[in-house]
Amino acid sequence: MTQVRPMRADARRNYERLLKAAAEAFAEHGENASLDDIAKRAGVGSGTLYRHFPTRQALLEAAYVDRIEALGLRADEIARELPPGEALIEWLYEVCVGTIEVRGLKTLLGSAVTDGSSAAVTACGTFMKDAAGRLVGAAQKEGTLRPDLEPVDVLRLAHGISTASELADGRGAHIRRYLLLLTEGLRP
Amino acid sequence: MTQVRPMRADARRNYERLLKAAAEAFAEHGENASLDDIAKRAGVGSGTLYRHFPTRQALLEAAYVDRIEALGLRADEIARELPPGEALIEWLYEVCVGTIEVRGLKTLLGSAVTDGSSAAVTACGTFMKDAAGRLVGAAQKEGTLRPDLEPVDVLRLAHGISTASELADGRGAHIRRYLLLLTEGLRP
DNA sequence: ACCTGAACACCGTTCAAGT
DNA sequence: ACCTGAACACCGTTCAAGT
Repeated sequence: MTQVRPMRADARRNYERLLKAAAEAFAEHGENASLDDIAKRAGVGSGTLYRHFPTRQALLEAAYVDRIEALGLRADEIARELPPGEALIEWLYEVCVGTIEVRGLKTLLGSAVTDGSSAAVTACGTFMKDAAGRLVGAAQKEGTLRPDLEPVDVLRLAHGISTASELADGRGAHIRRYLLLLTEGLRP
Repeated sequence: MTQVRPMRADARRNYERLLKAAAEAFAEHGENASLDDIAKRAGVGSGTLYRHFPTRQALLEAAYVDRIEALGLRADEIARELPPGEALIEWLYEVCVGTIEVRGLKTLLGSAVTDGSSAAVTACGTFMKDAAGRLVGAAQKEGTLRPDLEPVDVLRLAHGISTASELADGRGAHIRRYLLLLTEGLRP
């Protein structure tokens, strides 16, 4: 994850400026914010952006890797506060809220749990699958979760719930409702 | 739905050429196919495309309105073949398959069930909600579906299942599995 | 009434020249 | 080693001129 060789001082400075500018731009204009605009905000040439982040995905991941890590930590925090089954649901709720609130985070998480996703997002994909795996394992041990569920399935379904909730107003109440429907099933 | 005043012969010809070219281009390059390319394929000026279809959404809807209608008809066909609860699931499966196979159809159906969607897609939104409503109503009457479910909820959840399945390989087996998890719930 | 296509604005990407 | 920004290609959208 960390650099093999330390960056030159000006390179490191530009890298950080780009990250800050990218986070701002993504927040303002969504995940399709103009890369040229991001370079301008950061006060660097467009070529410099490409040097540091060869693809938009790479920039997206770098801009949100800390949010991913925060979500991973939340999994264990929640696990200490609630019984396994409830903990998983609560964590999925927070994942959904996060991916809806922070534009771009959803795309990143989506490609992270995509079958055959690129190596660039494998790192945060593994991180999320591990976090989900701990909650899934505990709930299955407790007997409140289907034993045939893989962590990646749960993450994909949460992504789907986010999408469905966004079609409604995307607010917490709808996320809770659709998550409940998923956990309890559509039968009466 | 139909034109108030008949189009001039050349206008009608261009309209149909544009629709054919759009369907081809969307099939080849996805929902973001170049509008300029579509105009070129159709052998018309780009201004003509904008005259007939002021927005990309409008073109998308026009190109796939027949597919939407086919899905609506399938709802009633399936209702004659299967008991209500199974019919709904089978129909949702076909909706998911269709939205994954035909790129652009998913976007269209998504915006059709979006809260506060534009008037342009209200027509096919109403059509789909009516079709879903008939299956939902029958299943609720039968007692195999939660009584608090609205047709639009079911359509949004199906959209979410499509998204989740696409993150896997997007093939039928995954759609069936994720639909089953939704209907039966995540509990053992 | 409708069509054409040039013109404009904007964006992504590359790369020669510079430090 | 890294940065700059001009240059190129491409796309969406508008609109004056044409039929």
